[in-house]
Amino acid sequence: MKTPKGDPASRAKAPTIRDVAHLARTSIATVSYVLNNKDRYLRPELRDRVLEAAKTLGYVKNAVASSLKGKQRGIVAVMVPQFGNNFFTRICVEIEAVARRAGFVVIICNSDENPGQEISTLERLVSQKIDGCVLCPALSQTESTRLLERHRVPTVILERPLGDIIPDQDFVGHDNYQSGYMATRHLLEAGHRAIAFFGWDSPIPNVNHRVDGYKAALADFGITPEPDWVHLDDLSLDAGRRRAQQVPFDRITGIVLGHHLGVAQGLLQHLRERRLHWPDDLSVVMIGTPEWYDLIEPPLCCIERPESEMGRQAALLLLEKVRDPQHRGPQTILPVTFIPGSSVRQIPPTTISTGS
Amino acid sequence: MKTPKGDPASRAKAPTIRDVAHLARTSIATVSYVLNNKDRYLRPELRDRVLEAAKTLGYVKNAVASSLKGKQRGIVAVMVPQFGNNFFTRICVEIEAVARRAGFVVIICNSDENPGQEISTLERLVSQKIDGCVLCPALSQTESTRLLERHRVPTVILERPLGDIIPDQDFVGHDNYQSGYMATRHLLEAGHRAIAFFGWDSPIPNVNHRVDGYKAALADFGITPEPDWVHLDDLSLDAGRRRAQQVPFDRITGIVLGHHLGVAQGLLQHLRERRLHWPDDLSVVMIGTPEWYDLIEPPLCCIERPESEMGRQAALLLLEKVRDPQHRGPQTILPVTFIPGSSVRQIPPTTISTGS
DNA sequence: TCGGTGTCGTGAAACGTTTACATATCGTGA
DNA sequence: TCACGATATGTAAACGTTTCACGACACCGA
Repeated sequence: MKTPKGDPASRAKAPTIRDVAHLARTSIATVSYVLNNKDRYLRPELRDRVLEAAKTLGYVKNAVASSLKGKQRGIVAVMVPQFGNNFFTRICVEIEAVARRAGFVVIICNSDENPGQEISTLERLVSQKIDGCVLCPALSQTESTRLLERHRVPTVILERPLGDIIPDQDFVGHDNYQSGYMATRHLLEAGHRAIAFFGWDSPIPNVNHRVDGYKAALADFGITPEPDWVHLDDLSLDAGRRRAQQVPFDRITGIVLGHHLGVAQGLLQHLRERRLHWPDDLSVVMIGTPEWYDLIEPPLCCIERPESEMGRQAALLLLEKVRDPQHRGPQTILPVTFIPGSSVRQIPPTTISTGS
Repeated sequence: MKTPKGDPASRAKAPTIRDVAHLARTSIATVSYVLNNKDRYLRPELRDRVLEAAKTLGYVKNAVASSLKGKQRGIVAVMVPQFGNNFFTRICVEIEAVARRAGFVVIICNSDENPGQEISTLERLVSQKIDGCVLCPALSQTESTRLLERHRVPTVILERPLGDIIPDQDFVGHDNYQSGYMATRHLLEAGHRAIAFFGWDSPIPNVNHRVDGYKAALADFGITPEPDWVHLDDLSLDAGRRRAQQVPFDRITGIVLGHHLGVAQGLLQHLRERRLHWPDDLSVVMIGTPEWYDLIEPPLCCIERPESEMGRQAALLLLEKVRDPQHRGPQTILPVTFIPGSSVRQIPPTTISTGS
């Protein structure tokens, strides 16, 4: 006898609106009206019969077919350049939560900082007819936004502004300048005068803004950074260690870690290997709050970025744009917070040597 | 003059296959054949014309319409119970990578350990006609799998097996028993005899397997754990601290941290507050490898779970099932690895006191 | 009795694809 | 000259929804 595979019942196709209509002895139009509960004259008895039929069949609406008819899709996407990075993960978690509450599911994509990958993935998303997209562009290229714009996908740019190129971008980010400034300022106020900066050598402007903040803070104290104070390199552990070896720890007393990934861990490893301790041998302020910032001993002074709030605002703005494509939000730049730790040594004013 | 908003060109709808056909002066059938490059007799000149037209229009296929016709969707989903948890994030990152290479985008959903939320989200996914789903069920309930099964969504169960209830589940997980055993064994071999276990008080079996491993290791050394050695509580920092206060540190010399979240951080905080140090005052082995395990000083001995490999295998198995729904994989249970640290004190054999 | 005005329900045309099927024009060997 | 395979393209029917447009009643006042 042997049916091809599995029992007949389990082989039946998923029930459609047609099946429901048939079981409820009515038309598919009626079923559709009931299921979308439009206000329409409808005998309660029929309504119940339809609902009943849908339930017994385990009917689930085919959103694919609905969206063909121009209905909302129920999907938004997020494109991040480093899915593994805590910072982005936290943002994604929040976006997912907000979107879920609004009835959407979230496609999360990773461009790996690779523009080509970003474009091809965005093409897939466009093809999937997503309702909207939160985009954190890899390496600040703008081809992606043009693609999204051309296909009228409501978009919110996250974290990496596209500058003047795209005029009216809806943007949610945080204040990179402030983070650089605040970190440096804290060291300066503790009495430090020779302060290095470790950062990512990348074309995205955010890093430069942090450096700008760093320099501005120094300028406030009448200090011009030496050329070998600013170290920009790959965002990797090795680069961090390599650079750490180049820092003149005899002159430098403080350091601003521009990122919590790679460079930071590299420096910390280097210090440990050379048996240098913070804050005694070197004072440290880090931009970013990885899980471990207050687990290591002594805990690090950090600049906390408002990841959750960024995710929340980006999601809310996107949902607003999905509802009304004409909607324009303000360019949101959220402030950062200083998290005190024990990684900065207080230098008594008297001991400050001016020059040699 | 003022057009309603935006210039007319930018208001045009996204180009469809019909537009391409028109521009190429041919039928939509031909365009479809070209774009899917089916083998069909086709004059190269026409083919080029179609491709050309598609390009000039910036045509992107509407996957929604395709999938209505029974084509593959190009979307798979992952449902995790704790999106914020590193462990799951790492798995997701890998699933995303594998799926992307195969041409899929990934919807990531978070059930927050809430079965109701899980079901309702899965219903959305079913409605979206996803091609497949990697599911890590909240609290081991099986209603979810039945839903997916009923709608014939190829599914791979991740990390939390559903036991005998679902007979032929395709499963990818890691060896929880081994992790408990290995951690405990390491302490025992270092000479410890009074070893506590901190774990999550939850209905999912994985935790119990770890406890089983813990007990089995103790039994190997002829030890029966005291009732107050095993602490199961919420997976929260507070619970960790609360429980830590109850541990008789005068008798206990080693502790197995069953999770890297919450309990672990709670305990470490507690130790720090009481100025207790590992490994001198207490030896610690932790199951899980958060970013910080080797950044804190001294670094912790850990049991590493194969997160990436789990993600990879789950994704590959799922893709296989998407290709061939009849496909059945083996129940994969991946081994864990011990990562040596400096958080376990070696107790000289002579100092072992038997009884008081 | 007639038209009007609510009520309640259905038919059928989209949406953008895929693909079975039909059609048309060749060249070629019988 | 005819039949036939090979080559090349078009027609139209789905897929599962939504929703417009159209009945068909029932009740009402005139």
